[in-house]
Amino acid sequence: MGRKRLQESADGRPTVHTVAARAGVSIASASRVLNGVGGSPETVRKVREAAAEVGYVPNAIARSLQSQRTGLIALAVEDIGNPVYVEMMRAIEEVVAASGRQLLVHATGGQIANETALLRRLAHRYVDGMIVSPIRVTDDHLAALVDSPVPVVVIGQLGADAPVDNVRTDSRTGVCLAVDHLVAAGRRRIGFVNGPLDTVPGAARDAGFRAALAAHGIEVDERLVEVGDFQYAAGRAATERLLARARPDALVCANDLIAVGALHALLAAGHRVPSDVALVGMDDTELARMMFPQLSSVSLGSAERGRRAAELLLQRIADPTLPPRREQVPPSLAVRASSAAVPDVSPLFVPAPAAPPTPEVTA
Amino acid sequence: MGRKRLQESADGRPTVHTVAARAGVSIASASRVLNGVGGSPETVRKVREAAAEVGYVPNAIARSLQSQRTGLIALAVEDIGNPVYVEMMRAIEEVVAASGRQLLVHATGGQIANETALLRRLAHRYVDGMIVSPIRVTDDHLAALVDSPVPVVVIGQLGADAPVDNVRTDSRTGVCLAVDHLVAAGRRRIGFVNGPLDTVPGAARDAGFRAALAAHGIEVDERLVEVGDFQYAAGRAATERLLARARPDALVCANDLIAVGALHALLAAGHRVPSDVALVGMDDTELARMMFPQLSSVSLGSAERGRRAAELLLQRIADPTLPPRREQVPPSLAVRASSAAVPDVSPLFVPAPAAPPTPEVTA
DNA sequence: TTGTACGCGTTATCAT
DNA sequence: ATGATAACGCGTACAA
Repeated sequence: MGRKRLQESADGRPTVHTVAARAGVSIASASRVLNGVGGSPETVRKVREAAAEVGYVPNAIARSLQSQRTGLIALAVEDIGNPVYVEMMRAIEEVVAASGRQLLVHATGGQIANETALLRRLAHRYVDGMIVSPIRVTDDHLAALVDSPVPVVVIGQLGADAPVDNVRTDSRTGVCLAVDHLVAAGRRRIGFVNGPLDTVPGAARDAGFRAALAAHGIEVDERLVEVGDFQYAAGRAATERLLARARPDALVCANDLIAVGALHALLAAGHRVPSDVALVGMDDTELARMMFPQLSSVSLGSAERGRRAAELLLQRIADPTLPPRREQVPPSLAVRASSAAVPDVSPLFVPAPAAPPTPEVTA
Repeated sequence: MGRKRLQESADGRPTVHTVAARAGVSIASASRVLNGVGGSPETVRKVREAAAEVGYVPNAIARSLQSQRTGLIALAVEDIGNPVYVEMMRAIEEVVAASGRQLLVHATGGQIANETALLRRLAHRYVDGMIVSPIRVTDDHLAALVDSPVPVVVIGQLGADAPVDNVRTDSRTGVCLAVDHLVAAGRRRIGFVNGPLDTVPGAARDAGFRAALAAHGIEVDERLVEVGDFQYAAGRAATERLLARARPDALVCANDLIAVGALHALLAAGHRVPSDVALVGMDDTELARMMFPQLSSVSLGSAERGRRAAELLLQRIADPTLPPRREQVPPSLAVRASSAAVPDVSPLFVPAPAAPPTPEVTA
C-alpha cells in the first residue's frame, strides 16, 4: 500500500522530498535549486539550508535513470600488474576526466575465463561507454563487442571487417625495429622470448620476428625461440630454458615484463648485458627505465593509443551514428644501455664510484 | 503528452514492455520470466523467444533503483602504478567476486588534489560500498569518510577514535624489523630513504627508523636520512643526493619503488649490493623479486589487508548496524640477496654460468 | 518563479 | 499463473 512519499527514502536517507518538505517548497523547486537552475533567492536559501541540515546526497542511480547517462567510463584490461596498462590508463584518465566523467577500471586479473560475461554485465548501462584491450579475441568476444548496448572502443588488433571503433599499433613492425637495431649492432644469434602464440599480439610478434630475420637473410634457429606468458616469472623461466640449450648474443622480448625476467635470468646465469647478450623489450614502460642496465624497448605508443581510444569513445558517445573508425599508432624504438651499440663496457662491471650517468633518466 | 510506453525505450532499445508486447503477455509476466521466477512453460517460451528476437538487455540502472543495490564495489587508490596496490586489488577482487559482485578501481593517479570530492561523488550510490587507501588524511577526508552514504572501509592508519571500519598494519614496527636485521648483519651506517613526512606512512616510518636505531644505541646521522616521494624516480634521486654526501653500508627504503630507485642509484655509482651496501625495501611486492639482486623487503601484508578489508565491507553491507571495527595485520621481513647476511660474494659479480638459484623464485 | 504530474525501466504487491 | 499498478528517486514539461 506504499507509504506516503513525503518522507525519507527506503533506507532512511533523505531524498528531494525530505528537503522539499523541510524547506516548505515543492520537490520541483527543491530539485531546481539543487541543480542550480532557477529559484528565487529566498527559495534557494531555504532549500540549501534544509539540504545541509538533513545531509542530503543525491541518488546518482535515480538521476541516471532519468538522464540516461551515468558519467562513468569503464576500462577493462586483463592484467593490471602489467605497467603498459598503467600508462594506457593514465592517458585515458586524463581525457575522460577532462570531459567531466570518471574512469573505472575493471581488472579481470587474468582470472576470469569468461571475459565476455563481464563485458555484457558491465555494459548493461552502468557505464556510458567502455574501452577494452583484449589479447584474445574469440567470435563470442567479437559478437559481444559488436552488439554492445553501450559504445565500445577496442585497443588492439581486430578483424578488418569488425564494425567497432578500434585503435591499433603494428607490433609486427615493432619487432622488426628491434631486430634491425640488433643486426646493425653486429648481433647475429638473435633470440626471441614471446608470449602465447594463440594471442593476437603473440602471433603478430612471432610473425614479425621471422619476417625481420628473413629480411636480413638470417635463418631462424628454433632453439633461439621460446614461448612463455606475458609475465615476469614466465619470461624468466622461458629465458632459462632457452639459455640451457643455446647461446644467443641478443634477445628480443615480446614485452617489458618478459624482458625483465630475461635480464634476471641472464645475470643469474653470469651473462653480461649488453656485452655478452644484448636485450630489447617491448612496450617501453617505466619498468624498462627502472632496470639496471636500463632496457632498450620498442614503444607501441601505449599512452597515445589510450588517449586516442578515449577520444574516439567520447566522440561516439556524443554521436552514436558515427561510422566505425580505425586508427593506427606507429611503433618506435628507444635504445638504452641494455643494447648499447658499443658494448665494450658492461655497466654492471663499472667499479668506479663515478660511473657515467645512465642515459634517459633525469633525477 | 508522453508517448505510449508500450514500445521501445528512449534511446530506441527494447525494454520489458517491448518484450511483453511481442510475447503477448503483461510486463509483469515478462519480468518474472526474465528473472527466472514463475511462469508457465508456454509463457516462459514466448517471453524467452521474444527477448532473444529483439535482443533485450536489462537496464541495470533501473534495476538498481528498484533493488537499492548495484552489485558494485569500488576501490580508490592514489597510485595504480605502485605494485603494492596491485596485490591489494587482486586480493580484494577475489573476495568481491566470490560474493557475486564486481570490483571497480578508481585511480586518482595522484593527479586529483581533491580526493574528497571523488569520494563523495563515487559514493552517491553508484556502488554498494567502497574501500579507500589514502596516504594523507585531512579533516575533510575524515568527515567525508564518516558520513559516507555507502559503507566504507579504510586501509591505513586512522585516528583511533574515527568511527570507520579500518584495517591497518604497523609500518613503524616494520621499519624496526629491517633495522634489526641489518644491525644483526653487522651494518652500522644505516641510511633511510623515506617518502613525504606529511603522509601517514611517511611519518610512521620515520618514527620507526629513529626508534629502531635508538633501541640499538645508534645515533641518527641526519646525512643518512633522505626524503623524496613514494616513487621510483624520486627514490633514485633521493638516494643520489644521499650518496653524494655520505657513505652508508645499508639502506632502508620506505617502499619497494624507492628501493628499486636506490638500487639503480647504487649500482650506477659503482657500489656493490649487498657487499658494499645492503638494501631493504618495504611492501614486499613482486617488484622486489624482479630485481637483480632480489630485494629484501618488509611485508606489510598488503594482500591480507586487502582481503580483510573486503570481508569487513561485505559484512557491513550485510548488516549496516555493526559497530566500527579495527583489524591489524602484523609486518614481517623477507630476507633476500640484497641484504644477505654473508655478503662475501655479490651476486652481481658471479661469473660462472651455473650460479646458485636466487631464493624465493620458482620458475 | 512555483507547483503538479509524468516518465525513466524495473521489480514487487496484490488482486484476479 | 497472470495482469494491473504502485513504487524506486529524480528531472522537467507544462500550467498556473
